[in-house]
This record gives sequence, structure tokens and C-alpha cells, in this order.
Amino acid sequence: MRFEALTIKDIAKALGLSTSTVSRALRDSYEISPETKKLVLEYAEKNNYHPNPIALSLKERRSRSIGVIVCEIANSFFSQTINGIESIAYHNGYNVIIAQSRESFDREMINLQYLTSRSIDGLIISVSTETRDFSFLKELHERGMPIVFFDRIVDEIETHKVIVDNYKSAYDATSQLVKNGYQRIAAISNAAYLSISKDRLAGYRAALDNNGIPVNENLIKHCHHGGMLLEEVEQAVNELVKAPEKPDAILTTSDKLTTGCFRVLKSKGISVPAEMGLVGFSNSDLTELLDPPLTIIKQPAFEMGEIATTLLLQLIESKRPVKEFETRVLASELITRGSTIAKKTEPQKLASL
Amino acid sequence: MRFEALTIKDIAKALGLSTSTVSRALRDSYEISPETKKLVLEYAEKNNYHPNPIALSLKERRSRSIGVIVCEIANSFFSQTINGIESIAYHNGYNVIIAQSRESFDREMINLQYLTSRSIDGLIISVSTETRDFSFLKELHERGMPIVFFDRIVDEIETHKVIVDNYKSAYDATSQLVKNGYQRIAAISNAAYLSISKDRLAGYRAALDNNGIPVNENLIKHCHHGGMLLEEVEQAVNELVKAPEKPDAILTTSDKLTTGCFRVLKSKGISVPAEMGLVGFSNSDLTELLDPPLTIIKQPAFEMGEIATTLLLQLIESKRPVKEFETRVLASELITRGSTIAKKTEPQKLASL
DNA sequence: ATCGTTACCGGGAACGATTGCGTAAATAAA
DNA sequence: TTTATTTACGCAATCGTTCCCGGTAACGAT
Repeated sequence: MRFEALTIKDIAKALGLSTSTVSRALRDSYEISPETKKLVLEYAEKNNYHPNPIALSLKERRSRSIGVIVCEIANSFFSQTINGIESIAYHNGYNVIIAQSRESFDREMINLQYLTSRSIDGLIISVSTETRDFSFLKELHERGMPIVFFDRIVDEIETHKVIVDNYKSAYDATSQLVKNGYQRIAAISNAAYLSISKDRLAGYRAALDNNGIPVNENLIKHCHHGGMLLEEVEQAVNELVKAPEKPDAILTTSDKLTTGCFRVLKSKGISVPAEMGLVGFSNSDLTELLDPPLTIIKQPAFEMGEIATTLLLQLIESKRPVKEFETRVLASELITRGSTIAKKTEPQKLASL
Repeated sequence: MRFEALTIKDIAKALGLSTSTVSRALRDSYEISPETKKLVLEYAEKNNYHPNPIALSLKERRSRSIGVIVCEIANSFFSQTINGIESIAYHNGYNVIIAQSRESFDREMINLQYLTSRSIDGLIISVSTETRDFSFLKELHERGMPIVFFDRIVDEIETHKVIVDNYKSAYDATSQLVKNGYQRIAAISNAAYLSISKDRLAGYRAALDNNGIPVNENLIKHCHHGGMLLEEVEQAVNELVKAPEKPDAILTTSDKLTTGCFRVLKSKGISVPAEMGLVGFSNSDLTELLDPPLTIIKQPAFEMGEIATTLLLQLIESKRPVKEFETRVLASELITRGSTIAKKTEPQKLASL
């Protein structure tokens, strides 16, 4: 069964005109008489003619669709970003094709191949936690594909990027933990080479440093599947609580890690925040309803999607190659709640300050 | 900046052949000599030729893309469904264009217009809670557009549908509440005319009936924006707790309503389950971590997406018009947790009645 | 020598839309 | 009356691909 649509040729035949005349009439060209225009327009309206976007794409050599690759859409941060992307894209007559890498480099490559073979006009991507080899992206970019990175960006490729101030976000969150009396603060992060891991851990380290707390590398754990597997989070937590210098708080550097870590702590009967403080990056609005409510670093995800798309459309619609690129750095929001409540066993510590 | 790709014409020119020969060589036609094939194939491989999908679409009069409309992707049930849809679609060389209605009829119409004007080959949709007028969908269907409904289906349109056993799901959940000692069970649902509202409330009513509990229409509330606005959920809860026959438990019939209702109860200081039991449809894996953990009815969302897509592809790829349609009814899963714990303070309350 | 067959390849029309160019008729200017 | 200009439309190429027609060799059979 096929869905047949009215073409410009049908209109031409029905009205005894040529296709060029019909086309021009529809586009309100000056060289068509008002009477003919009216005739064509009315006929098109009545039979609800819509220009075939595929034919237009072929002619204009652009598909008016952009590709988006994220690790998964069932993740508050990314679904909110996608909302922002869609709002701008649809507003400009573009459609959005979404693909999920599920934190796998292989799947990311497959999606990349698929999307480019589907001739997208541009790409918005937050790379997977496994991605270390950027050669394909690089080649794509060099061959002229407009690309905008967000969240997990790639330093080696010069193009527009949208991120939050990862360093400051982690710095502030860690500082707050210190202020609240936590001393042995651990961090659970994605793969070490990932941009957000590097920046957020740098902020974490700096905060400890500036507060006179030595950084203990044993308290920094990496989850190479970004928390997609609960087991890896479980292992990280296990290693932390079994360590001789058992931490009294944990900083998690991404959505999936935050809820995953909380899940593990709960299942192990480790009480939050009494036994273990917890602060993490998260955009889920359910974290507020957990027990205890989670202190989170919330990113302006919707806005990030909007900005990324605006920048991408600029690249796509630019007449000549763009040489100047910008990295937009937005502020995140630290929302303080129960999971990092001030420790009551403080007096002695305060005295020591 | 434009992304230029190798065409069949380029290959033809480079190899001194005609485009038809190249085309046939690439498609391994019998009328091309092995040597020529090898020549063409190797050249194509080396310069990584990919057929232009847009040109193919124009020729074959199909876009190999399907449209999906849900109320929002930042909703566990729908994002899981979309995962199922994508897994099947990508596997069959289709891409998926997702649009969100945000529970608004107007936005649904805009998306529908947009998607059909982008010449999709088929449509998978769960209608918004506002949608009462199906004329556009009906016309689309009559004009030959393959459509599959899931979750919120439309009875008037005869095509494939995928749902869970909504009646039984609500019946079982309500029955369990009764078994656990709850007596005045309220329900918060979407708009009354929505398929899932009708079926789930029917199950709810039947369960009360079969347990000898009279159905009190004052304890059935409808949220016309499907919980997209927290205020409407708040109002529903307010009306319930202020009612003379204040309920001791609530059944919520969709994801957004479940977490919304829990949020409102929490903010109003109404303890769950002591003061108010709560069971609802939800696919969020965070409900387990709430305080108390929520008893939920979980739908096999991923599987629903897979089935819907398989059925849609059948419709699309069928040579002749399909006349026989099926409605797949899957089983849901009732996961019992803390929010519907058996009431201990039963004797005195029963006495006071 | 002629015909039929097979193997191999090219020309060109389509798919739906846009657009540069050509041109007839009508009107204005010389 | 002749020439220039304007008005209003059609022709045909184009985008990348497929596929229906051809067409031309080479070869064997008659």
C-alpha cells in the first residue's frame, strides 16, 4: 500500500499549464499573471498540495534534517537536550533523526555511518564514554560535515561546542561537601579520557587541594560504561567502602552514575548522608523525591540543546566555510538537598580549623 | 559549506563507462562482465561510494523513514518504547523521526502535518490526552498511510494496535489494594475519553465491584493534561483529601500521574502508605528508590515498540492493501513495593466505620 | 553466407521540483 | 509603421539513481 500525493505535474495537467508555470505560481513569481496564480493557488489549496521534500532535497542537495547522537534518550539530561534541539530544528523546518550509542564506540560508529549515509545536513553529538578514536569524526568534519559537540566534547576537532562549566561545577559541589564537614571525598566518574571526566575531576581535585585535603587517587573510580551496567558502579562503590581510607562522601560525574551509585548504596544498606554523603550531576526531577533527596548539579539541558542547534544551523546555512568557532560555556545549578546535609560530628573538626 | 559525495556519474566518468553500467555493476546484475564489475566495485570501495538515499527515495517513491508521535520522550515508558521502535527500524534500514505532542492536540496536529509533509512511509502514534477529533488521522489512514497505534489507541480507526491488558492491569492493582486492607480507593486518570483511561478505569471499577466496594464517582479524578502540569494533579489530590469520603489509597493510570501524585502527596506531608496507599502505572526505574518505594504496574515498553514497528513494516512493505488487522495485547507486570503495604491499623478503622 | 543467440554495454526517460533561457503576443516608444 | 520593451508562459536541463529499450559484437548453427 502506498501513500500517493499530488504533484506539480498533476496540477499542470489538470489546469492545462506547464509545470514551470505551476511551480512559479506557487512560489509567487512576478512573471506569472495574477489570474493564473489565483487559479493554481486555489487548485493547490483545494487538493492540499504539498511540495515533495525529497524532490526538493535532491535538487537543493540538502535534506533539511540533522542527526543527533547521544548515549541514550532514556536519560533526563539527554531527553531534555533533545527537547531543546527539536524546538529549534522544527522551528526552522528541519527534522531531527536521533540515534543512541548506548555508551558503545561500535554502536556510535554504526550510527555515524548510518546517519551520514542518510545524508544529514549536520550533526550534534555527545560522544560515548568508550570513544577514544576520533578519526572518523575528524574525517567527516574535514570533508565538510557541520558538527556541533555538546556535553562530551572532542578537543581535537575544531568546531562549535556547548558545555557547562564542568570544572567550576565539580569544584563548587566538592567545596560544599568540605564545608559540610566531609573529609574523605571520593569520586566516581566516566572513562578518564572523556572531556567531562577530565574537567570535572580537575575541579574536584582543585577543590580538595584548596581546602587542604590531599587528593587520594584510590578514591577516584572510573566506570567505563558510564553506569550503563549497574555492576561496574557496584564494583566502584565496593572498592571504595572496602578501602582503608573509606570515604565519607562521593561525587558522581554523570546522571547515570548518580542514580546508579545511590541505588547501590541503598541496596548495600549504607545510609545517606549519615554514613556517606552523595552529590552528583543529574537532571532527573525524581532525585528530589528520593530518600534522602539528592543534592545535584543540574545542567541547563534544554538551553544547551537550543544553543547547539542554533550554532549548527548557522554552520549549515553559512554561504562560505566557517573558520571561527566558539565554545559556549553555560553555568550549572547546584541544588542542595538532603544527601549532603551538614555532618553533626563536626565540633572537633571545626575546632581544628 | 556543503558535504559533497561521490555519485554514480563520477564513477562512470572516471572509468569511462555509462551510468547504467555502473549502476548495474554495483547491483551485481548478470548482464555485466565480471571484469567490469570488479573494476567498478573496487573503485566504489576505494572512494567509499554510498548511493544517495534521497535519489533512491525519489525513484522508489518511499523515504524509508517512519514517524513516531508520543506525548514526550522524557518519560520512561515512551523512551523505552522508542528504544524498541528504533531497534527494529534501524535493523531494517529505516530511520525514525520522533515528534512530541506534549499532550496537546494542536501540537499533535502540527507534528502530524509536518511528518506527513516530510513524506514518511508510516506512522506509530500514541495520541495525546487532549485528542478527541480523529478526523485527520482517519483521513490519513484512508488515503493509504500505514499507521500503528500503541498505548493510547483509537478505536474508530481500523489498523494494527499494541497495548497491554489495561483492564486486567488496573483490576489486579486495585484488587491488591483491597486485599491489603484499603477500603476507599480513589483513581486519578487522564481524560475520560482516552482509551487507556476507559479501560483502566473499567478494571478499577470492576475490581471494587467484585470486592463489594461501591464505586464512588467523587473519588475518580481526571487530569486533562495528563499530568504535564503539576497543578492539575495537585488539584485532583486536594479535592480527594478534602472530600468527606477521603480515600485511603490512590490508583494512578499513567507514568506522569504516578510520580506527580507522589510528589504532591509528599509536598503536602501526607505519608505513604500510612495515610495514603499509592499504586500506579510507571516504567521509571527510579520508583524503586523512592521513599517508600512505589508499587507500580510496569508495561513491557521495549517489546511494545518492537511489535508496533514490526507490524508497521509489514503494512509498509505489503504488496497489496492489508485488510486484516490485529490488536496485540501484552501482559503488564505488577511490582509490589512499599507504597501499598498491608494496613496494620485496620481493626479500629473498621470499627469506626 | 545468413540467421539466431548470447553477452555486454549505452542512451535516455523517468521520479518531483526549480530555474535559466527562449519566445510569442501585447503594449509602448520611436 | 517599425522597433523596443514588457508580460506571461513553455522548454529543457538539473539533482542521483534505476531500468526499459535498444544496439553491437562474437559465436555457433544452418
